[in-house]
Amino acid sequence: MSDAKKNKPATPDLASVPKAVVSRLSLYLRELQHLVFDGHETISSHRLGKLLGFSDAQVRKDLAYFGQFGHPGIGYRCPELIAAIRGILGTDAVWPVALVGVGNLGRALLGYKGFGAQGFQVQAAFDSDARKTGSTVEGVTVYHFDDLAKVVRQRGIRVGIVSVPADSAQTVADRLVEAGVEGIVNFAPVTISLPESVSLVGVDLAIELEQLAFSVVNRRQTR
Amino acid sequence: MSDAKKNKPATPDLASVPKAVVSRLSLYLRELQHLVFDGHETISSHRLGKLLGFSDAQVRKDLAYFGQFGHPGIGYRCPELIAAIRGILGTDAVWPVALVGVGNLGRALLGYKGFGAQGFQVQAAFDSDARKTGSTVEGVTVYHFDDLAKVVRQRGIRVGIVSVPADSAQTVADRLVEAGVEGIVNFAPVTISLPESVSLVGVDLAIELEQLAFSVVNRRQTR
DNA sequence: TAGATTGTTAATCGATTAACAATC
DNA sequence: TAGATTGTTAATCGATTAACAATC
Repeated sequence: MSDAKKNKPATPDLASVPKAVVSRLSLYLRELQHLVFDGHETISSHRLGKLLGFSDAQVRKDLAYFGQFGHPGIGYRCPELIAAIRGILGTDAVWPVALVGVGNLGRALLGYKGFGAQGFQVQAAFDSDARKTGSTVEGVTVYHFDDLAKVVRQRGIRVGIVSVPADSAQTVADRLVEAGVEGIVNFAPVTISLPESVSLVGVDLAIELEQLAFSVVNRRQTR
Repeated sequence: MSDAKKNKPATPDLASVPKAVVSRLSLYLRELQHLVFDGHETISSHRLGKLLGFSDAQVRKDLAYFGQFGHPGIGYRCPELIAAIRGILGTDAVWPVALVGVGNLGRALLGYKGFGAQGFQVQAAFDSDARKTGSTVEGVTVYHFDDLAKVVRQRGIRVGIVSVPADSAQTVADRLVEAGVEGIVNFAPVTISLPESVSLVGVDLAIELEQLAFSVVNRRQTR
């Protein structure tokens, strides 16, 4: 037996954690940050779950995938749990990010304060329109798309945001992968395919509204 | 036995369809629209699944929750299936939408073409900053937040988009509910609570990046 | 007809819930 | 101590996959 106890593995297999658990982890983190802001020092699984609409058992089970963070009789200490979740998500260090496509949505994303607050720093923007390149948007330099690989490598950028129209999203994604990024958030309303080795998160704003429409029409709760 | 055969209920209980199935429905729809654009008339569950990274069995099972849309030996006729899915999602008619919070993100959402393409029409925007009210952004009139209830009722708006800062999101949501909306898409990075009767979809842009970071660090596929 | 492909059933797999001894 | 609350196990519930007769 290689681990100290036989309970939790010293190195839990994070890749095998259910996807649903990981997505709730981000919600726990966000809630904990608000709790600290409101002056709370500890929180029980019951109260944390209640705030998010989950059961206490689910909160405890989710967190237990990653280790033992709670204190029986007390609950979870907020700052401690925040640090732990940041470590698990990998957002305890700053991630340099590239954004491709400085249109309406791209500009909004460049100005979005929430990224910085969670450890993401958009260090370079790219566009193929020469009227936009060379300028600065929200403090971020807009480079020409042709310089993508060079700048991404120079700055050690690991993830890219795609905010171009649907018909160029695949090409942009391919260039980002060539340039060496390991993950992409795609805001274009189209399916893109990437090598297995590159992670992909798709965000389709119209689909979010569609999902809402369905639950309105069928009177069901979305969460 | 009230239904014709004993197979599919004449009125399938849509509220009991798994949430995951409904979210894939939107992806099928998006893919089918691209397929039609590319000149395809029919598509098999195998090919549709392949495009999206799902198995053929899953595609067939998902669609079978809602009825029989396929043709053995042929596959699914794209335009037919598109119409069926639109009917299921409720986006076969136009949904008038209200947007609250004309900041960076709000402006981008007002200019987002994808909403219109999927049946959503932002008919009114609201802000509490008097310098913004009375103007027009992307062809949409910006009203003062105080006029929310009046305009929402006048236009029969059923869903609202919240794109205000986190600290005013709950208040804005409450006012939207008072005004009679039945569903809300919340872009503010905070949990909001609504009556059971109102549907809620939350979109947190930083959380999407966090989820990507986790899968990059743990080299796992997000979809 | 032969080949392709559906809708559906049964088997498998995975996630959530309930319960409770252990702990503070 | 008594009360609160955890981490974990076992039981339940739900979703996905595999297989195949029915259909075009």
